[in-house]
Amino acid sequence: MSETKHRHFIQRIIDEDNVTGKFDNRVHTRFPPEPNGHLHIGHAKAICLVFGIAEEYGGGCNLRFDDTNPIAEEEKYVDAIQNDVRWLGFEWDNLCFASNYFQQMYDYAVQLIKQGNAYVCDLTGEEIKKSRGTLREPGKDSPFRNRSIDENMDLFNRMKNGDFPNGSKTLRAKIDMEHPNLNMRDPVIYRILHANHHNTGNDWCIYPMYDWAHGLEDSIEGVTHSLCSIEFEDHRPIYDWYLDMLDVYHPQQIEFARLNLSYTVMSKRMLKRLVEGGFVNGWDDPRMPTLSGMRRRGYTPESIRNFMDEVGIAKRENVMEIAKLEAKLRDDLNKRAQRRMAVLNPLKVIITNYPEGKVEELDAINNPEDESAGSRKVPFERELFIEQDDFIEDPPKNFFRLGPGREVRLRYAYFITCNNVIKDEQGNIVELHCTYDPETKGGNAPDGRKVRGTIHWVSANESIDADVRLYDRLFTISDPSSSDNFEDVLNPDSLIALNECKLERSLSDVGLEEHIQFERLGYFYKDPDSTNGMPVFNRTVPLRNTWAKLEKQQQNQKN
RNA sequence: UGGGGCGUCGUCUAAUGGCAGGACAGCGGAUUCUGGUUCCGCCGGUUGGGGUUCGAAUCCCUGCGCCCCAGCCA
Repeated sequence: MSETKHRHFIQRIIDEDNVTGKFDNRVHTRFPPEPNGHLHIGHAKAICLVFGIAEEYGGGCNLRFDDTNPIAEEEKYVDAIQNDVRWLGFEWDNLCFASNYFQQMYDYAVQLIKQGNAYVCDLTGEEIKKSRGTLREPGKDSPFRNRSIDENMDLFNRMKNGDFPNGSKTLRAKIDMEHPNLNMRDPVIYRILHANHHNTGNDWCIYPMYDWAHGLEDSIEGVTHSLCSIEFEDHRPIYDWYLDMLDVYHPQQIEFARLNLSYTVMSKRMLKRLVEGGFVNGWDDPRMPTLSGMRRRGYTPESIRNFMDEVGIAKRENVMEIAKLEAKLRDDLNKRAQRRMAVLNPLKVIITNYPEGKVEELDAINNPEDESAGSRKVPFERELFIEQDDFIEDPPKNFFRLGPGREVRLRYAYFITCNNVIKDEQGNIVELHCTYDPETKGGNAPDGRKVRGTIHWVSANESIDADVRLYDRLFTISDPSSSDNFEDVLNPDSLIALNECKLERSLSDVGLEEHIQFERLGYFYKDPDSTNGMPVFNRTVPLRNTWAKLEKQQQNQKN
């Protein structure tokens, strides 16, 4: 179909490098998360990109933990991140830790000092900030800028040995305090942090800053193309400066735009607030855009990867509509999910002309998209449950389902006609009395008559109970980060927990890894909160619902 | 404001001097024992102004708008 597949700007750069032989036709990328939080759908874009590039060019990709800040980082995130990357479907060539290069990084810093390109500065954080200048004013040189190499060597050595308290000294690059790029105004290379590191313990009390560490990590690992997000664009000069000064192998940093998704947040800060404020139930809450949350909700890695194939790689800001992700999800689930019947909000139906005590086993197709999935038996009897939404006493125009005197098809079963509506004292509908047409067994009328509606159902006595959790977007506005008050734009209906839902019997032994379509409702996925007695299902995503859309339109017209 | 980056349908994204195309969304229709799926059709865009050119989204000039940077975070 599609002739020449479009190549994005990063592929073009690499193609060009492979023509000129810039990296000896080698391609090696890396995914460099800091182990200080969970991976989210935004990371997935980067993961798919860097692992995808490596695969496409027959190169390699490292998973590298950028663990240069012991205060923020924890071992548990190291494990969680590996788990998430694997779940997405990628395997790294090397598992690396920035902290494994601490000695090399230190040695390089010594080299820089000896070259006269770095100095130990006694300014406090506040003083550094002041002397850095502003966007329009140049900075001022630190009074410690011209210490001798010997003095710097001695001081730096003592910094490493733990002679000084936190924050009392830094090692800084001697570049240019008047540089228009603030990152070049004598950036800090090392800071003193007497802290326990998840990997190196108490071996070090000085830790490298990102700008110093990252390029060295790339260089040490022989990375060719170091892909990162756009906000690091003004860090590229410092990335290049360090590697040039050290005269070491020099990878190329290339920046691309990160992924944003409508109706959700991606910043670690906001995600953390959601968790710590108790607005969601943990990092793997199925409403969270974290990979662990999406996994629990029932997203498939394939659907996420397919989505990433279409988001595009470019430099401009972008906000992908969540609808596109969901389209990819449905697309994947439609093909793989077996169909079952489940009634979320049950309404009792008595088939008055059906013999008491009789149970028939009817054939139901497991997946119309996959013949090999076969079929199953569903029990039919005199007492059934249907969805409350599938009956309206005074049906509006275009409503095809059940109403007084109306005939509909019970899927895979019989045509039934509603004769009687039973209400309680408050006037709530509690039961429907219907009659069935025995000639329509299986769902077809021999006389050729048609019904507009087909509804799902479960047997009252042969069904099992379950809790079902319905999820919706977490926020009411497309760009929640634009709001000052986080809580104002939280969707109060992002989770609707239903109890005593009625499931088809065959759902009693569904596995934790199985994606199921509840017919006419959506795709569902069993939650680990399930117990032996009470299964819990998460709604991954609802089916497209043109009736709901119509209904909304009709309501809007009334108003 | 100094520096860096970015502007193409509602949203993403192609076209890199030669018919502005695709996906999602929206709208309409066909098929259907899921108001699902599938299929068909429609709608809709080059940030403004000037210039170069037979021809400009693309090149030049000049506006305008948006994003990022003043952590001893990454």
